[in-house]
Amino acid sequence: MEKWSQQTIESFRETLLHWYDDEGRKTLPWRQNHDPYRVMVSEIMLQQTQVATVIPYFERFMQQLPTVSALAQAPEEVVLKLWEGLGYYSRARNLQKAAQYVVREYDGEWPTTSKELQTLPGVGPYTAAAIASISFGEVVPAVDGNQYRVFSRLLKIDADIAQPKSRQIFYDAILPIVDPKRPGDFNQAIMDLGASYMSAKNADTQHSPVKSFNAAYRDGVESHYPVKTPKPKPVKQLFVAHVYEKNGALLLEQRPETGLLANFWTFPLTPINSVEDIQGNMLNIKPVVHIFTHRRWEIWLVKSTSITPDSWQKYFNQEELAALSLPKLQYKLLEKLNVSESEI
DNA sequence: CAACCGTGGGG
DNA sequence: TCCCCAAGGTT
Repeated sequence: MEKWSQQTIESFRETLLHWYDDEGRKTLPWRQNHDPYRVMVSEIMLQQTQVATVIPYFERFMQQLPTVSALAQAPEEVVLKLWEGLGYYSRARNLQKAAQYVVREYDGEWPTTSKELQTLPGVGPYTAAAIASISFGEVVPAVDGNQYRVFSRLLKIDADIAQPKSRQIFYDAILPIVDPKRPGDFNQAIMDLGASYMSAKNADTQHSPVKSFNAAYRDGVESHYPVKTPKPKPVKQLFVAHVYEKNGALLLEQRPETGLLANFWTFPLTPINSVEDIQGNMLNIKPVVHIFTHRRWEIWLVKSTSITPDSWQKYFNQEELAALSLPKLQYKLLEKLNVSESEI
């Protein structure tokens, strides 16, 4: 691992922030001001989610729920409808809990340190550091995927970024480099660098503003960084989705309050061992395939005769269905159902 | 700590 | 088609 002198550190800060002032992404909607509420909403949305995906969600969200107290008071269905399609839905539920916590425990007066911010639900070490540095000027690195990638290359850090214990190694290496006068801008500049000249794919190191600080590039081993052990492939699972229709209404089932797609409504899903189990009753020639981070679901639609709903099941007419927040998976199933019915 | 938790995009 | 990636957190 490279060790920078104080002079190199100061030179790096100057180069980085000069580039950021010149070419940073100033027009991102969450950069209009440093309101901690705006910053928190954007940071939570941006967890494991691309900037281009987040922008329209962020704008809609801030328009509907412009303040922390508005979010705290909103019905959860409203929050989930605004989050619909973004995924990792515990983020939305935790975000609202965090807003309620700020309003109740801090009387709407935000905690200003990363240590305090980390006590908010859904706010971990990265998000707390991002809010604290951007909104309150705390000198901490916001160690995310960008900082892993950028500094593993600049400093030739060999720690495996897939391992939790590596976070501390990066934190310790980056902390002395963070600009004490502009910590928020420093963190955001690394993000912009990580999204452009030092991105995961199509990196353009030759033209990077910090090329001269890049030890991995200097040594011709840039492709080696960051070191990351691959994740296992998603496990394949087969299901039948039962379509019960009564007077134009469809039967949905609410999923358990923990686990995948917790509390969301879907067609009743039954695991099967093979397609043979449904004896050619499926509505389509191909299943709906839906891939989660660790699961690959292949779902066969089967038309069934209507039943009396259990306590966790309910018939929804067209209007009621539209008002619900549904996971993408359920929309795929509904779409496939429409296609099969139009073929009849 | 390892496993879990969504979805979309690009090579 | 398949694989990896994307401003991580919780249990």
